Amino acid sequence: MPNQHTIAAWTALVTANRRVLETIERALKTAGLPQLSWYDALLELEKAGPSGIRPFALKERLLLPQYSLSRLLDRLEAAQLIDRHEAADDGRGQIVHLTELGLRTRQKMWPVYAETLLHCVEDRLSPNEAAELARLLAKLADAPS
Amino acid sequence: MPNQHTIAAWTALVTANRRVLETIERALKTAGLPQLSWYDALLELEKAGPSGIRPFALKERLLLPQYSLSRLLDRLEAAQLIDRHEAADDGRGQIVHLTELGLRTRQKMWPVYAETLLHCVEDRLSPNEAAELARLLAKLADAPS
DNA sequence: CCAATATACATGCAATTGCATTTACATTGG
DNA sequence: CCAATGTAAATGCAATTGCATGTATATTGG
Repeated sequence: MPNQHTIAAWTALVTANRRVLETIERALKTAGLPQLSWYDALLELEKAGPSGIRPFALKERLLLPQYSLSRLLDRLEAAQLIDRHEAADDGRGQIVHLTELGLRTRQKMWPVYAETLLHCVEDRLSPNEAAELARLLAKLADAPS
Repeated sequence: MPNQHTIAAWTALVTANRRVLETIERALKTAGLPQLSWYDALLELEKAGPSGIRPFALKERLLLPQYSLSRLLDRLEAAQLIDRHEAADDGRGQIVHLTELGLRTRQKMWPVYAETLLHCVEDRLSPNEAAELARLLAKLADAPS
């Protein structure tokens, strides 16, 4: 049976996550921008640089189920934010690249996202508290053993 | 622009939340039990006691959108875990009660849920760390201003 | 070489979610 | 009293998610 602190921590984790996420999604929608999941994908694509990235690798970075990424890429491609080509060295796979429009879209999303983080996180925690929070949460984020 | 600690905290929050949630949902599904959202609702219904609770109040406790709760209650009712009656004093509303089966279902879910929390949270944090985590997260959980 | 197995990705279908709107009753100000 | 407004809850419809499975290529053990 978990002790009371464990339960309090987990409850607070769920609540905080919902509250912040909700606020971010609402801000993005209000600004006429895509969902946060698009941002995450676009950012990873940008980090991957001009060589692009394979979906199976992207899936690891984004912690998404395979089918979920497959469909996210469908939507990003339909919106012309990414390109998909066959992988030269693996007939099963493909390589995904960010388009110019994809880059610009992420850049337009960032100020809205950032503003919400300031409001919902930075204004509420000192730098030390934020660092401590990150440290504690990292302990929970490792792959389940 | 958020500082690096803010970003680290937010990223870790999202990741930790996903990892733990995923583990809980998988454990429940493997045990042939309903989703975590059902647990939360059943628990609140249990807390409400024999007088039951109005959906609009339940929605505040569960932090769910109105339509989302309405449909969750549809499913719980179809599974005979709750009863819904018209509210005696408000013709627009209803009162929701837990059934015997609803109570037993929550009781069957708890060991599975608890075991996952032990594994994913309690084993990874000292009691002091858990308490500190809860304290920090609570600062993020207040209604957005 | 090749059968067995593993990996990469897609997809049909059912369940769930989100959004906007609707229905019904309640409350309030004139 | 009653029109206007507010609140409780449901619902049509489109989008998203989850699950199971399918298709295609790659790898590996004998």
